[in-house]
Amino acid sequence: MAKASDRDGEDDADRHVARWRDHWIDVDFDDEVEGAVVRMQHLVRHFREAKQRAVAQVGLQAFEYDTLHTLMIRDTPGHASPTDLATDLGVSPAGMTGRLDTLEKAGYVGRTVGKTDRRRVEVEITDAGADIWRQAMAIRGDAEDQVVNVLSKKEQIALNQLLKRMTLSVEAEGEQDH
Amino acid sequence: MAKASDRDGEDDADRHVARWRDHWIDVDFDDEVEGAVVRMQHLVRHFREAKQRAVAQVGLQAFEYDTLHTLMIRDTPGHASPTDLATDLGVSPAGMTGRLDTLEKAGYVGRTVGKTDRRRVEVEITDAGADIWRQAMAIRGDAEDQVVNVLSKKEQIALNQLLKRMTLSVEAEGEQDH
DNA sequence: GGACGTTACTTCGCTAGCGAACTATTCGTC
DNA sequence: GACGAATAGTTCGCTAGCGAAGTAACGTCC
Repeated sequence: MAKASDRDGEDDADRHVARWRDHWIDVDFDDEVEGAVVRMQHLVRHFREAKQRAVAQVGLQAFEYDTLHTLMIRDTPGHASPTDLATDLGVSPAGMTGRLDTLEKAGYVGRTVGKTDRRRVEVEITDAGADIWRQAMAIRGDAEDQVVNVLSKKEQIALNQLLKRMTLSVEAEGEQDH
Repeated sequence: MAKASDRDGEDDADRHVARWRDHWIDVDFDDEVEGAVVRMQHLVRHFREAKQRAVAQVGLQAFEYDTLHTLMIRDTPGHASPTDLATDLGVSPAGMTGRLDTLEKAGYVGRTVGKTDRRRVEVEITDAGADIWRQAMAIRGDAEDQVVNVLSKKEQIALNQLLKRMTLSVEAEGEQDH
């Protein structure tokens, strides 16, 4: 039943780390590293599930919302090429075609061939698409606020500084091999 | 006030937040909350991709490794019921059946019906399964170390304290509605 | 100015996973 | 002890996504 509440101070990650350490005394194992990774995974999973429930309220699936969202927050809001969206979203070109098929059929985006270069496709959001995205936006993010606001503003800033050091190292690393 | 973007350059999250803020001045929007969420998402995605590459070296897919791993680090290492594994891994019962089919066919786990309750199925790891899991373990986690060890031990502890406050709130919340 | 490589997207075959219906076993109640 | 409810797992139909091959348009170099 009440797992976290009766033994207060322990979260799933603590238990995870404890179990793991028991069986792997011989291997290089770092409690803090593993704890941080597991906790971030749990939090992200929570956010993903919360968002899924939220956008479902307006009749969108997670991947539809993600696509519309990525389409809207870019430098040219509401306009993009499939390739750009695919790289931003981290899906394959083939997957992007599928997503756009769904969104186009639902009437949330339109596809037009580029005039100068006819290989290119211009994805453009429709009024209906912008509308439902706005609706989803309005109810989305509450779960995130609720969790992150457990921390004070000061702590949030500290957290972001720590996280950012790591993301910067990841991004720098990713650029080496290209 | 020291925003995350002030000192050491911008990361993707900063750019993400900046773009979003531009188009959503009218909606309740919190830079620090959004930044933290996006950064954790990026890091988790990086870990997932890194692990995928790592376990592929021993010929495992991510979901196979995850399943073996969850099977091994539990209180009764190497033994579990499909339902337990499914809840731990966050997959549906049907999905679990599929995973176990794959692992069983590969010879990494065995399935036996419970003696006292014949509805139950006892999943047990095989020698081959334990073996390949150990191999995967050995090369796994390097990417995580590499990223998290950008921070000092002290910072890692601070990070974990912050993350833990959030995971505890998530876990407490999740138990209310059950 | 035509052959050849490149670019941008789509189609195809396949896989993992979900939700819902189904099967088999056990528990509870009278 | 028998019948209905509950539980554990599997089967089935379907969807999103991947990788590889395919198609169409553009660029280039001789």
